[in-house]
Amino acid sequence: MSSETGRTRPYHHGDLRRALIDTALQILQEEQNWEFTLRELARRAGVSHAAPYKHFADKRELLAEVAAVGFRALRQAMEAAAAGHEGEPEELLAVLGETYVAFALESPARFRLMFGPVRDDEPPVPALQSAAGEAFEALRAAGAGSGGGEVDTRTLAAWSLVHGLATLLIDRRIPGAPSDTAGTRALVARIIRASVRAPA
Amino acid sequence: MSSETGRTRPYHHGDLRRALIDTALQILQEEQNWEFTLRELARRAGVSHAAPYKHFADKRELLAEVAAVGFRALRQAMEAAAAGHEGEPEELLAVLGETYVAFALESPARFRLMFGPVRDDEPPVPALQSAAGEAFEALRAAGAGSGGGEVDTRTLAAWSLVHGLATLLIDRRIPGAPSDTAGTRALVARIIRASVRAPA
DNA sequence: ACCTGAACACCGTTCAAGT
DNA sequence: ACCTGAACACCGTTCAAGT
Repeated sequence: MSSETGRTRPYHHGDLRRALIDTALQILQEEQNWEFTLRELARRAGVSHAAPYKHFADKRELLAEVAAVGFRALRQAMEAAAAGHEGEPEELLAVLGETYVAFALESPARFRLMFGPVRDDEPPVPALQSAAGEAFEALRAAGAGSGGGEVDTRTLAAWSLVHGLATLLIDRRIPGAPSDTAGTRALVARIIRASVRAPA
Repeated sequence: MSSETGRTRPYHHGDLRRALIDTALQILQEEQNWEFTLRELARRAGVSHAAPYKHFADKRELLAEVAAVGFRALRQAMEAAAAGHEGEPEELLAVLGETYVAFALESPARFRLMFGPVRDDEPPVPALQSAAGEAFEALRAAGAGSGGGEVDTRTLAAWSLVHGLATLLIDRRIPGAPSDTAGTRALVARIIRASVRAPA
C-alpha cells in the first residue's frame, strides 16, 4: 500500500533496498505465510534474483530488516494507544494488550515473521535487536515500573498472556473461537480485562 | 532414544512408517529448528529419498503425524502431573501450566513443530486434529469446568499465558531472562502462580 | 556503483523400473 | 508390496560479466 504496483518498474535505479522491504511487507499482507521466496520477492520488485545480494548479506538479513520495520510499527501502535491513559495503570496495560493482539490479527504473516524462531548459531541483526527492544520497552513502561534491567513479574505475565493469545488466535488453535472480527475482539477484551486485575 | 542408531539398517523391511516418525523425533531433539529436510530424514533412516512417499502423501502429512505424537506426549505429561491434585483447582491449573512450559523447554523444536503455522488452504490431518484436541481437553478439564463446547475465559487465559511464556522463552525473546534451567523454572513458577489467582 | 545470466549444490515430488 | 534411481521444477547463493 506504500508503493505503486501499477507501474512496471517504479525504481530500478532508485532505492532497491527500500523497495525490497516494501515489497516484502506487501507480500506479507497478502499471504498468511511468511515463508515467501527470495526469488519471488525479486520477481515482484522487477529485478533479477541476484540483485538483492547487493543490499543484504543473505535472505535471513533481509527478513530481519523486514521484521525490524514490523517492530517499529508495533511500537508506534502501542504508543498511540497509550496516549491518554497515563493515570490509570491497569487500564493502560489492558489497552496495550488489546493493541498487541489487534496488531497480530491485522497482519498474521508479519507477526509470525517478527517472532519467527531465531537460531542462536546465527549472528544477530542489530536493527532487529534494537527495534524489538524498543517495542518491548513500550510495554514495560506500562507495567509495574520496576525500572531496572530485569523484567518484573506483572509485565512478563501480561506480555505472555497477549503473546500467547495472539499466537493461538492467528494459528486457529482455539476450538470454538469466533471467526468474525467483532467476536474475536470481544473475546480478547474479556480475557485481558479478567487477567489484568491479577495481583503481581 | 526409542530406536537404536548403532545398527546400520535397523528396519528397511520392518515398519518404515514408524521408523521415519521416530527418526524425525530424534532430529527434533538434537536440533533447535524443526525445519529438517525430508531427504535428510530419509538418509538418516537409511532409505532412498523417495521411500517416504510410500507411507505419507507428502512432507506436510509426515510432519503432522510427528506433531500428533508430540501432542499425545504433552497430554500424557499433563495427566501425570494432574494426578493427586483433584481437590485443589488453582494448584492443579498451576501445575498443568508448569508442565506445559517445561514440555516446551525440554524439546523446543518439537514444540515449534506442534504449533507450527497451519495454513487454511491445506487439508487437515485427522490424527493431528484429535491429538491436539485431546491435549487441550486435559487443560480444559482443570479450568472452571464450564462443560460446554465453548472455552471459558479462565481456561483460555491460563492457556494463553503458558503458551506465550513458553514461546517467548524458547525463542529467547525475554531480555534478562535467566539462561539456566533452575532460574527459568523459578521464573515460570513465579509468573504462573501470580496469575492463577486472577478472577475469571 | 549497481545489476544480469549462467552456474552450483541443494530441495520436494513424481515415476518408471527393479526385487 | 515396498523400495530405488533418474528426472523435473524449483530454491538460496556465488560470480564473472555487463552497463
